[in-house]
Amino acid sequence: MNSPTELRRSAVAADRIVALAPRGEPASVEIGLNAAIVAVADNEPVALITRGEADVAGATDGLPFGPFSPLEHRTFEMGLRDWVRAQTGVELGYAEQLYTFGDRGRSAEAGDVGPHVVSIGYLALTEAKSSLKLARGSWNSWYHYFPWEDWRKGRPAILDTVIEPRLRDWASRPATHTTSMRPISRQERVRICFGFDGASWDEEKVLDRFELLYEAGLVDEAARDGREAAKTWQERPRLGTPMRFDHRRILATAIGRVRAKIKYRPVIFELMPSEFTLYELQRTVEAILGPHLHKQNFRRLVEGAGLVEPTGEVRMRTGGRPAKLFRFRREVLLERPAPGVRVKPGKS
Amino acid sequence: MNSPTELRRSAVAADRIVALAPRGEPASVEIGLNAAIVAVADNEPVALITRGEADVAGATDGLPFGPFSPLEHRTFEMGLRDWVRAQTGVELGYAEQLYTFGDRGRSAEAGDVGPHVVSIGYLALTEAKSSLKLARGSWNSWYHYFPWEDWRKGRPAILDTVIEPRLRDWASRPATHTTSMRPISRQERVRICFGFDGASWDEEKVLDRFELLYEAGLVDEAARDGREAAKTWQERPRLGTPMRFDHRRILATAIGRVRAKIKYRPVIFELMPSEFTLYELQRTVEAILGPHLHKQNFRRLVEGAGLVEPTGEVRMRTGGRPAKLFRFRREVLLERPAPGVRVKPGKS
DNA sequence: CCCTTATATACTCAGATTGAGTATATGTTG
DNA sequence: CAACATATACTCAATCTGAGTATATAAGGG
Repeated sequence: MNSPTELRRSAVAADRIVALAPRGEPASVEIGLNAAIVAVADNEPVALITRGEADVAGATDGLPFGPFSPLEHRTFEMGLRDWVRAQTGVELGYAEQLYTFGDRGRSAEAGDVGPHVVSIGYLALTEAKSSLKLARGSWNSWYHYFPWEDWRKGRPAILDTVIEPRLRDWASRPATHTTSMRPISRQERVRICFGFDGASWDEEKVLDRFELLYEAGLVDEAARDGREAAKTWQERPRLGTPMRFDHRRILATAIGRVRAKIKYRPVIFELMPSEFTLYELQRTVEAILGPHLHKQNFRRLVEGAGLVEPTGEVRMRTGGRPAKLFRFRREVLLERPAPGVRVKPGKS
Repeated sequence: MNSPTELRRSAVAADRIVALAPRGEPASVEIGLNAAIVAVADNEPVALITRGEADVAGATDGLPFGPFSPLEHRTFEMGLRDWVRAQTGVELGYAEQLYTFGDRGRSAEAGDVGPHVVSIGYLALTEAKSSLKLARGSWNSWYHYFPWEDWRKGRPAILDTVIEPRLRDWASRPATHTTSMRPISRQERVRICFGFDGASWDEEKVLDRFELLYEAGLVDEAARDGREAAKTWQERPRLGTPMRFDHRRILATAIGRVRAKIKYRPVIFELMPSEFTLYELQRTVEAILGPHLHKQNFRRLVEGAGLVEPTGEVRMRTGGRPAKLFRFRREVLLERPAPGVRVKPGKS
């Protein structure tokens, strides 16, 4: 889950750093909290997106964010909940910290002026209430920003038509600054991340894939940040909708985390209404993970793990036999160490 | 992996926060980087500990840490590597971000004066070279700080003699500030975290256990921070060696992360020399996880997963038949999506 | 040198889990 | 009421897993 940041030796002498520590002159730093608020609406995974003024590259979309003030809030999470409520009217349920981003040069305008902003990314899950009126912002499909992650209708065409040729081109060029030692070649990274040459597609590697596209200069954010690789392309296709600052990176982290987490923690139920049919549950899992699951085995798994219990009611008008309604069995948390929807891709 | 922080409604009006955002007056904040540097020496899991002046509660031990200055370093990780090298002489290999801690009232002296420090915790893994001379600091067993986590000789006695009765006492008392809604009772939290009443022990819940002991006022840090619960105890046993600031919390996070990670990523090899016998590998895994593993099945697992390959050499003088030497097969990363030592506790 | 001991390594086997399919139940719709 | 669509139950073989037994090969003491 760690960001594959590049390693570059700093030119600063080690002594200098010791001299600064631990109470040296602190540079001006601001803490920003960023929330990737995820829901599933009509089998579409969505994130809460705010629209602001366009950045230098024309990106208008962003994640809800606000400053963290230690004077106002005792913890990050309390701060986050407060201003998400204030900004969007959404009351957060489940929230967990994702990653703290602080790279210079990312997310900032070219000049890199003003205080340095450190972004603490949070993932929040909430039930999609279509009735919810958002003060500001809208629910957008996350595949809008990551079209290559949408495998619900099979392998996305954009992988073969655009991404693979470009990445192979990039991988064949020598790395610019040959960092101390890169244990794995560009070729191999591309193969592993995107599942080329028969390698398997790992739906959790969302961040790795985005970082690779960024490094290769193939996403708008890379051009905005003035990355060298971006300048090598004569014309560049638009790979998904760009976002302001490094918000697309945070959203990528969030998607990867959700995809991993539902397999070993029952967080999927944060996205569901209190009562649901097993097929609705399956569709929600599929919206998150992508590929289709084997329906009968999914039932066996979910019921066998004791994750749900029938309410006794049924849902009519499903287009066929009525479906029993279920609810989440909270007691499962007290029984099993790590219950989750341990699914693997399968057939219909 | 998210910190079970308490939720408390802030008295601050939401409007106020909006007024502050996004370019309000930033409070003075410093970023501190903390490294939990882990190794295994002689089958003992150790962390690199620095010894400084005692804090108000008398704690002297801490993790290596230093400030992050965005002017000096482009990324957190680069900063971390630089000053770890400068402070301790250790060259970090594998490093990943753990969690960012920012609670007010934790880690600080009672007065809570001075700039607010946000700690970004990192986990680093390194091979234990006993020859390594440390500039400052020493390798200490991590069970020194978490004796209840040491299950290598069976269930630690301290759980039954000290922890269980105290926690049951605490759990039977009503929660002080009945926060909005706590979905799970103290009783149940204690049961789940510590595996009382037949619940299973989950070796990954290191942080949850420490947080619970902190909340119950049973660790020195809680008394130091002036937690209410700590005042209810007439005399308090010392549960593990305390650390300065919130470093024990960060170390707990690190231990939990390592224990989880070796199961799905081949990070165990970061802790091994380049050549090793399968039993040495097993002992290292056991040092991290605790319980004994079934030797024959461990071999089957590790070899079957293609994690290692024989070097052709053998190690003599093992006390019996010579053991083949193996090395890590790096290519496994290119073959399988998530290779790790997928072990579960077993017999001998 | 040979027997004992200790460890390493190979092989076996039953039970649980998993992937995938077939069969049956019970609605809706024309 | 037939055709259809979805829900749910059941089957089966392949694989994985936990746990054990058997064999190989060194060191060490007489």
